[in-house]
Order: sequence, then C-alpha cells, then structure tokens
Amino acid sequence: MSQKKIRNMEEFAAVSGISRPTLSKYFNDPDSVRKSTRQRVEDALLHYDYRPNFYAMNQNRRTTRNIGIVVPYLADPFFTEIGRAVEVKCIEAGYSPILLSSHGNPDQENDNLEALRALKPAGVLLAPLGRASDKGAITKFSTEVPLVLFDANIEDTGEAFVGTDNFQSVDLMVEYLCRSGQPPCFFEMKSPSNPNANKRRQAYFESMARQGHEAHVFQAEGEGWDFEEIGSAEGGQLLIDNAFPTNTVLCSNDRLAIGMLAAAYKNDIKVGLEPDASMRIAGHDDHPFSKFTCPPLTTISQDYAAIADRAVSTLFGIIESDSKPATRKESLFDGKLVMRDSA
Amino acid sequence: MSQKKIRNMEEFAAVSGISRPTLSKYFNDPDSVRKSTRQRVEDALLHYDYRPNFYAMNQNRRTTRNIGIVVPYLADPFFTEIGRAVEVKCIEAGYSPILLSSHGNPDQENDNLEALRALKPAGVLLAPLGRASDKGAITKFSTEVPLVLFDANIEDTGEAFVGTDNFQSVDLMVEYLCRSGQPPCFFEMKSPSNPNANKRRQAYFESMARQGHEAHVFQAEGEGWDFEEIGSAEGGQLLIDNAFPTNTVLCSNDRLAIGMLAAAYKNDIKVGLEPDASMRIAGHDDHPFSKFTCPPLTTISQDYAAIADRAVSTLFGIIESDSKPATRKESLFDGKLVMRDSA
DNA sequence: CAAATAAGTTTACGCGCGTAAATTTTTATT
DNA sequence: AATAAAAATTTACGCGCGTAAACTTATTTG
Repeated sequence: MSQKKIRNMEEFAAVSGISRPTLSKYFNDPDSVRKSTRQRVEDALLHYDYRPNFYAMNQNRRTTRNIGIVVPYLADPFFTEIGRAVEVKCIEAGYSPILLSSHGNPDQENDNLEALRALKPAGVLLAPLGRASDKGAITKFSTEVPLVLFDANIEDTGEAFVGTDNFQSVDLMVEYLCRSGQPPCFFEMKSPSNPNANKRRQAYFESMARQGHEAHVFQAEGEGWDFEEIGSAEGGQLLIDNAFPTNTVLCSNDRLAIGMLAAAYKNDIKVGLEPDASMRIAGHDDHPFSKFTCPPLTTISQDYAAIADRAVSTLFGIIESDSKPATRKESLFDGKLVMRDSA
Repeated sequence: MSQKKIRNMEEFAAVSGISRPTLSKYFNDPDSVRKSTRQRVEDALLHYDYRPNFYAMNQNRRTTRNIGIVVPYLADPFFTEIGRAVEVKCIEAGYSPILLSSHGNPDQENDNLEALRALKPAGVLLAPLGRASDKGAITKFSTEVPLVLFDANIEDTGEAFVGTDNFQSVDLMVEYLCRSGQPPCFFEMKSPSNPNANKRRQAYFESMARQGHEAHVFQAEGEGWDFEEIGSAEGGQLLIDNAFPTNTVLCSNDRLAIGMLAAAYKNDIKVGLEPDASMRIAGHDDHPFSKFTCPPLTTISQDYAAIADRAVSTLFGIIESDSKPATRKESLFDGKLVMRDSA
C-alpha cells in the first residue's frame, strides 16, 4: 500500500492510468468494463487506498444502490432474524441495505420512511406495524419508491406482499392438535396490532369447523409489544381460573405462549404431552427462544429463507425492470409444524 | 401544502424570501439564525415540501452529524436494547445514528467500520466482539474517527470505555448466593469471545476467596454465539452427571443460564429456592427473557440507561471540543441484584 | 486483413449545497 | 438619534462525481 493519499477519482485515474469516466463505470458496476481493465483497476486498488466518496457518488445518480429494510420491532428476535436474512440477500445482490426498526411505534415507522426517502433508495422492504401503521403515509411513500411488504400485509399497499400462509399453517397446527388430543382453544390479544393475528383467528375458526369442533377464542386486554408479559399475566389468569374448556391452547404467536408457559410453571400447572401434564400449549412462529422454554414449545416455523428470498427478488425485479407490476402480487409460503414437548 | 415542487435550496430561497446562505445556516443549526428568521423559515416549510438533499449536504461539510453505533450481535435482545438506548440519546442530541450489527463475525465488524468510514461520521460508538475483534483495525479506525467503546473493553483502544463493573456486580451476586445458601460454582464458556467473561471469572475467584470458599469453575466447549444451546447441552450434561460440588451455579451470562434451566427442566431437576428444589442457578445481564424462564432467573441487571448516557455524552464531549482527551477514561457502573426464583 | 463493433479517452458540464468575502440591512447599546 | 455590533444578502467558487458527446484505440468477426 503506497503512502500517497488519493484524494479523489481524478488522482486515482492519474496514478492508475485509467481514465476517470472508465473508473466511474467500474465503481458503478465492475462488470461493465472489460476484464483486462477491471484487472488493472483492481491491481491499482491494491496499491492505493482509494474509495469513491459516498456522498458525491450518490448525489447525481438517477438511483442509488441503497435498499431500506424496515421491521416493526427489532428487540423481537423473530424480526432480527428475518431482517438479517433480507439484509444478506441484498448484499449478495450487490446492494447496500439499511436496517431500521419502528420500535412498535407508528410515528417511528413514518420517521423511518422519511429518513429513507432522504437516502433516495432504489427500493424499500417494509414489514409494517399493521393496524397502527399510517396507511396513507405508506401508500404515498410507495408512489415515490418501489416498495415490497413482508411479514404483515396491508391491503393494496406496496407493489407486492410476501409472507406466510396463515390459513395453511394454522390448519396444520389445528389438525395436529385435534388428532393428538383435545381440540385447541385459541388465545390472542384483543386488539392485535399485527394483521396476521386476524388471519390466524379466522383460520382457527375455519379449521375447527372443518374438524367438527366448537371454537373457543380467548382475548387478552393490553396494548403494545410486551407479548410475554401479557401472555403471562392474562393467559396465566385464564389457566388459574380453569377458563379453557379443553386442555389445549393454541396461542396466536410464540411470545404469548412463552409468557403463558412461564405462568403455568409458576402455578404448578404441568404443560406437555406426558401423562401427568394437565395442559397442552402451542404457538406460532418458531421464535428463537421456543427451543428453550419449559417445556420446549410446539409451534409453526415460518420459512424465513423463502420469504426473504422472494421479497428481495420481487423488489429487484421491480427495480431492474424499472416498472411497477400491473397487478399487486401476494406470495404466501407454507409454515412447518415443529413438534416439541409442549403440545 | 403547496403543489409546487421545490427542487433545491435555491428554489426554496426564492419562494420563502430568505437567502440561500441563511437557509444553509438554518438547516445546519436552526439556532444559528435570528429567532424571527427561524420562524419565517419554519412557516415556509409548512407551505412547501422541501428538505435539503442529504448527499449534497454532507459532501462538503467538514463533519457530518452521523453517529455510527456498532453492536456485536443484534439477534441478542440485550444488545438490541442497549443499542436502542444509545440510538435514542443520539437523536435527542440532534445527531443521526446508524445502528449496525457485527453478527458475531469479526469480518463483519471490520466491514461495519469500513462502511461507517465512508459516511464520514462525527463519531462512532462501538460494542466490540471482544477477543475475536481485529484490534489493529479498530485502533487504526480510531485515529480517523472519534471512537468510544461500550459494553466490552479492548485495552488502549478508542478514546474511552463505558460498561459495567463486573467486579462489583459479580461480588454482589456471590455474596448473596453465599449468604442465602451454598456457595456458587461458576459456569462459563471455555473460550469466551467477550472480555467481560474473563473479568467475571476473575471476580468470581476473588469474591469466593473473600468469602472463604473454594472456587469451582466449569467451562463449556463450543464457539460462537449460540449460548443457550451451549448452556443447554453442556450445562445440562454437568447437571445430569452431578458434576457440581455445590447445589448453586452462577452462569457467566443469562443466555447460558437460560439454556441450563431448559436442560434442568427437561431432566426433572428442580431449580429454585423452594424446599423441594435441588439446584440454584443464577445469571448475569438481566436479559429481557430472564423474567420468563422457569423458574424466573435471579440475575444482575446492568444499568443500560447510565451506560448509554455516559457513552454518548463522552463521545459528544470529544466531538464538540474537537480534541481527543489526554487520557483514556474508563467509566464503570454498578450492576443491581435482581432477585427472582431461580436462586 | 478489412470492416464492424465494443471499449476506453478527452473534454466538458452540472448536481445541490457548503462556505467565504464583501456589502447591506437590522438590532442592540449608549 | 448616533454608533456599534450582529445578522442577512449578494456574489462567487468549489467539492467529487455522474454523465453525455465526440473521438480514438482495441477487439471481434467473417
């Protein structure tokens, strides 16, 4: 590495013996120059410490190579993991992802979109808060930037949606629970922020009807994203009160189930498949912690990899064709049953 | 909001009746212009949709208002929360934080610093991976950008370090455990990536000596960040083998403890303070999940808020004085004992 | 090997804003 | 009201790079 500090592309052109416009082409897309030229540039890069100025670079570009990724709540490891999966796909495609969290707050969600707008991103992948989301703001944003939703759907918003088929996944779970023991009750939040919750309730009803069982839905009060706390407090009370008409509870998501399991343990209510257990509890999402609950949680795993892959490839399809698709496409992937010990 | 689209500051100057240099001053620091002028700008902003171009703005600035925040592993809610706390402090101070995760990978840590370097940030707050970190790269980075370390210390690297006083916190826990029952054994990973682990082991030795008890350290094989898995597999085996000479185990961190609790449950080893319990297990960090383990985990809570506050204010002190401190300062905050049911 | 095509070079302009210097206007002080 | 000080305006330049047009050189093709 030479001592000489390269101040700009002009200087790098001088020392490398390659014209500035060609260097500019190279940095925008190394494959857009001849192989021998690419090699010469890369040799020079080994000798001189130069990188194009990020700000000057993006100023005049029609479109940057930045991709915004917005998740509703990064402190939830489920979103950390799916966010990361999306991030990796973007990097692989040669883009620069920027991961933001809305922290469960619709104002923050809008702030995130505003911040991204300033970065003039090539596209944005958004897992919206759901009910609390400012649909108008998102729709407006979508007119300016290619937008693909994932995880949670908002009708007619964004160019496409990618997520899990809740009807398939819940049916899979209900079918399993009915086959292996008493039919499940359904436990969820009364005003779920996430639209998947509504789909899952509806799927539960339909599936129970198909199985010829009566549906029983229990709804917890409480707002926000402290699902474990709500599951523990309200789900626990239902357990203590013996309020569930069957011995099996399907929770709308793993975090509620995790709270409920903690409450069951605390109240000496044994959960699981063993003969001395009095309850079965199941969840949905295969949260990273579900392996380590007591007992380990039977749940549905979402196909992270497939969702991330499809979301990203859909967005890049739009970006690279430079045209919005005629129809808004929804891609749903199947969940898989993860059988552990809790149900 | 007027229909007319404002394309740049020039146009906004024309419609608002304020000169462009004054607008430029305003956008750099609203308090640098007269109150009446500020009001006129803000009135105009209500009528016209204009924001300075992010890229053009940062191109010629001596220093941007971007702050980099790097945490080792965002899928660990502990880091998500402390990262968020730091982020909020930066926003309050009028800066733009950018949160990045190293995903447990030193190459990624270097990539993150490289990416930040391109953004010419005013400063960076780094929670390093620890042992695996590329100390040379971080030190070099530190010569170019004001750098404050937090959570995990690397000797002589960065302008300052802010974290928890492991000697105080571990002593607090050991003292409590000894007072309330049998003295603790110590369970940790053999090659801990995080330097806090080494401090905690040493603190355990010293504290046990002070209490007049023999120290017993058990080390799990295994690399990486799958702490729960390691705690469950190796800690569980130790439980089954009855390898611990006392009935009390202090885990180096909560995530190991969470895994160990899961293994104890699976093997019908009752953990807790009740008469029929055969083991006590404690952790360190007050991981967001520790409230929901079975039984709830007795642990040490770190003072997130104080650490975030001090780390940010230290960095801003350096940025605003535009001079590196003569001596590298280390700020350590006390941990608090969180008594739950596991020990 | 000539013609056709692809790739690189030269030259030149502009993006949107930071910033400096000289000047004018507004506000504060006596 | 006269003066000093502060703030805003006018004018002007440059940052580092994208990009376009005209031209030259290298590579491919038959």
